[in-house]
Formats: sequence, structure tokens, C-alpha cells
Amino acid sequence: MDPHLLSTFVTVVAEGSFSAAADRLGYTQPAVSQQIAALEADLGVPLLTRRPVRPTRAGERLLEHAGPLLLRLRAARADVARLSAQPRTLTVAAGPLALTADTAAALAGVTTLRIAGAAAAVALVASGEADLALADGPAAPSDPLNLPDAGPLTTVGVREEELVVVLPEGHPLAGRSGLRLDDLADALWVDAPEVMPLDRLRAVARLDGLRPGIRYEGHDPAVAARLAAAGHGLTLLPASAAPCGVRVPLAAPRIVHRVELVHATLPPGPAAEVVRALTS
Amino acid sequence: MDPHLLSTFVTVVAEGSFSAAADRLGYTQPAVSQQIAALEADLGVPLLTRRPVRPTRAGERLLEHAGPLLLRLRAARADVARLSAQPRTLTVAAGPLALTADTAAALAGVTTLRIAGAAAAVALVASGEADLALADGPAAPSDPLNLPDAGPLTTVGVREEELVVVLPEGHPLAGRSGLRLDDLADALWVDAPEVMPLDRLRAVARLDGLRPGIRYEGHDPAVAARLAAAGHGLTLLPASAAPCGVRVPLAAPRIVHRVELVHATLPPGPAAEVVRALTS
DNA sequence: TAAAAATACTCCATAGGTATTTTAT
DNA sequence: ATAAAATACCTATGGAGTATTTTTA
Repeated sequence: MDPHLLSTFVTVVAEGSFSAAADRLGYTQPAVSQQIAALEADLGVPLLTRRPVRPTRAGERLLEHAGPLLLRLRAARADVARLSAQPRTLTVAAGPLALTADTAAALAGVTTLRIAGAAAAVALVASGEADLALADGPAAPSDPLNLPDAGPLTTVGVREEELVVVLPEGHPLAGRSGLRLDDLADALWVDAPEVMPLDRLRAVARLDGLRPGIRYEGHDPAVAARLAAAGHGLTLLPASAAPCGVRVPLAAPRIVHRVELVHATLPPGPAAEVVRALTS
Repeated sequence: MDPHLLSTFVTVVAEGSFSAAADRLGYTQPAVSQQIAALEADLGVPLLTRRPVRPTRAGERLLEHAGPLLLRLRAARADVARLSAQPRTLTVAAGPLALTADTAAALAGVTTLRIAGAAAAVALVASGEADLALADGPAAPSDPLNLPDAGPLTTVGVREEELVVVLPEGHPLAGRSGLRLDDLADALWVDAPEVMPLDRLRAVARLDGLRPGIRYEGHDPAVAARLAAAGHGLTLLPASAAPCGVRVPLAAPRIVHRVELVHATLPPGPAAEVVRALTS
């Protein structure tokens, strides 16, 4: 199963068209046709329906593997390249809630800062596009985040902070001194996948509810807080990232907001300095 | 980076020789030479020293990626194949400590039972060589085992059992009602990587000691217990798997022996029955 | 000097291109 | 009828083989 064919397959699915994929990849349409045919012949199963071009069930399965597979391939390449090349940029991929005053202060010498979800940030480090990642997310106290396995990376916990439920003023529960998440499972929640994805919350808290209300597709935790304060839904944020609304500490389950530093083996230099600063 | 070349590379390293690898893979020696040369040209770095044939630092890095990469490739293939094929064997890969009376009772209809460490068992399931895995290992109570990510697999906890330290009769600590692991970190331990790998214990218990004493390369927990009872070193086993020696419960850290059932999407049939029996 | 890897060179398989046909909307 | 995928066919690249040379333990 040639990764080349695999990535063509991914592109075809993404574009929904052989010709469009061919354009994007710099091939001709028949070349793509043949590549897909070769992949299907190799696996002995049709992977795509034609017209409309959509993955079959087998194709969907393959697709689930293709991403991690191609990532790991890039990661392997990057890992080998890291030994020889000595680039002079320092790129940090940070989760939307990872940049507090103290972490920001530690980023001396950083050239570029990218905001990315935890999985994406790890992928950026694995593939060598970023040198460091500050991944963030909910987790049980002192438990690691459940980051995807993209190769041999070093992970260290950097910070854990209390989570607060953000409510609008005058909300019936606004007077409480602590809230239980399962009591709020049926409430409407701000669906801010780039800030605090509900599915991760569900996984960590081991509950099913959390009905998605308004969807916010940006990165800014303050916006999520404002939406919550305005009554568009509840949200859960680290205390320091919620500038407005009524903030009630999360009493149960015991979940904190955790930030982890992820990196590959680093050469001595500014990157290593930043790591030292962040982990001290 | 052709996986084909990657697997040739792995074989060359394993065999320590181009010619031997060629033999094993059914190629000629020059073909292997050219494949390695192609891989080195692709990555722009020498991956092997010649004579003796050993991986360079870059080669070692690549090697770290090659295993998971090739596994995922087989997993993808297996996952797609599972949709069409309907094989009539039922293979279960079980950890050495996973087969207690109750789990054994649940294995109705199983054709083959293989004993494998947790990571290997998961790999067998991912690559389709086994239908079910019962992976076992130490973990914090109600925490998951830290199984390698080999693709989209379902994991459910099946059992957690108290761990006991096995000591020889007359050991100074034999009278205790509970033992702390960090008090025993400097003691000599039975090094039984196939039964209860010391490095996993270190990782879960977050300590560095556990000096390896006698090494036991078999699968049988009873043998490990006997070695401990005979004074060759301490060992930590689930209570039910230690038939002899003085057994003292582990007081700290809070670690249990956990068994998890791992499987891909299963067709209805005996495999699904076994899953039901194990998870009820 | 002998065993093992590299090179030279030849051949064939195959990937991709162009031109064209088929097919489904 | 038309846009898009499949097929036919051709070419060129490159992967693997045989024969041979080079290397170094």
C-alpha cells in the first residue's frame, strides 16, 4: 500500500472529484484514476463510489488510518532531518488556553506562534513544522492529556488550573459555590471546538450530555466567556481565561485544565531554553 | 519514503547484514544495496554504517518510527479486509496474567489462544492476526493501561485486581500487612519482562529503582512467584497469580493489576459473544 | 585473502502522460 | 448533452536481476 496512493486517495475524498484531486496534486486525471484503481486492486475492495465520488465503507476505514499514517511518515522524515539541519526559526504551537502570562513570559526567542488544538499541535511538532507545542485540555488532576501518538516525543506537564463554569448573571445556579457537571449535562453549552471541545469534556468527565448550543469557531476564550455571560450557553474555562460572567468552580468531577509541553529531542539553543523556562 | 524500503531497512538492521536480509526477503544482495541507497538518498542521510552493519543515529531514529508505521499499515489493510472477509477462526491474544478462571470461562468458541505482552497483543489485533486481545498490566485504579495507538480499536476495562509483593519466607518485611513500593526500590527484583515488565512498573509507579535481579524470560507467573519465594528477587503479581511465597499487599502507590479487552469492530458471531461474556 | 557491499549494465514492469471512449446526470 | 471517469496506448523511469569490482576486517 503505497503512501503515495494513500495521499491521492485522501485528496480525492477531500475534493470529491478525481479531476479536482489531479489538479491539486499536479497529476492528470487518468493518473489519479489509475492510482485509485491500483489501490483498490491492492486491497481488493472498491474504496470510492463514482459520481458522486464518496468513500465506501471500506474507504472510510482506510481514511481513518490514512491521516495518522501519513503523519507518522512525515514525523519519521522530520525526526531524521532534525539530526542534520539546524534551522534558525523557533515555532511554537500553542493551544488556545495555553498562553497565560507566565507561559507567554517563557517564550523568549520564539519566531512564530501558532494556535492549534491539542492533536493538531502535536502533529505540527511531530512533522517538524513546529519545534514546541503547548497542548491544553481538560484532564483529571495529575493525569496526562490523552495526546495522539505521533512518534517518539517528550511530554511534560506544565500547568494545571482550576476550571470554572461560566454562567450569565442571574442564572439560577449563579449563587452556588461549586457546581457538579452532571447536574449541568442537560443544559445548553457553548460549542467552541477550538477552545474547549465538548467531546473531550465528555470523554474526560465520562458523561454523555452537554447539549451543544451556539457554535463559536474562533480561538478566543474571552469570546466563549462572553457568549456564556450573554446566556448563549454554559462554558467551562480555566479560571484565568474567563474575564466575565459568573464564574463558579467545578466541584465534580475532579477535572482541571492541564497544559503539557510536547517536543522532540531538541538541540541546545533557544528551543531548549524555552523548555527550561517553561518547566522550571 | 516507500514502506517497502523501510521494511528492508528494518530487516537489514535486524540481520546485521545486507546479504542475510536479501536472503530473508527473497531479494538479491544488490537489490538490498540499492534499496538502502535509495532510502538514504531520499532522506539525504546515511542510515547504516557498513562493516559492521549498524544503524547510524539517523538510522536509529528511523527505526523508532518504522515499527509503528509498518504496524499501522498492516492495521489499515486488516481493517479494510475485515469488512469483506468472514474468517472462521477466533484467535485471542492474552497477556500472561490475563487468564484467570473467570476470563478463561468466557472464551467459548476460541480457536487459538496466544500469549503476548500488552503492546504485542494490541499489535496482533490491529494487524488482524488476532480478533481479541486481553492486555494486562499495572495501572492506577480505574486508569486505563497505556496501550500503544495502533489504529481505531475499542478498549474496555475487564478486571482490576489487587497487587501483592511476593517475598521469600523469612524475609525481614514478610510480616508486614502492607508494603510501600518506594521502600523496595533498592531491593533486587525478578526481571520477568514477559510477565510483569519492570519498566512498566517504574513508569506507573513513577520511581526509578527496582534493580533487576534474575531474569526470567518465560510467560508463567507461577515461575516468577517461585523465583521470588526462593529469594532470587521480589516480584509484584496480582493476588490470584501468586501461588507461593509470602504475599504482602501493595500499600503504596495505589496500583492495581488491570486487564483490558481490545478489539476492532467485530461482526456478530462467536467473537462478539466472547466480548459480551467478558464485559458482563 | 576472503567475505561482503558497491557498481555496471541490462531488462522488464509499471507509473504517468496523451488521446479517446464510456457513462451517468 | 455534457462533464467526469475509464480505457487504450505509448514512453520513460526505475527496480531488480546477473556479472563484476571494490573494500576492509
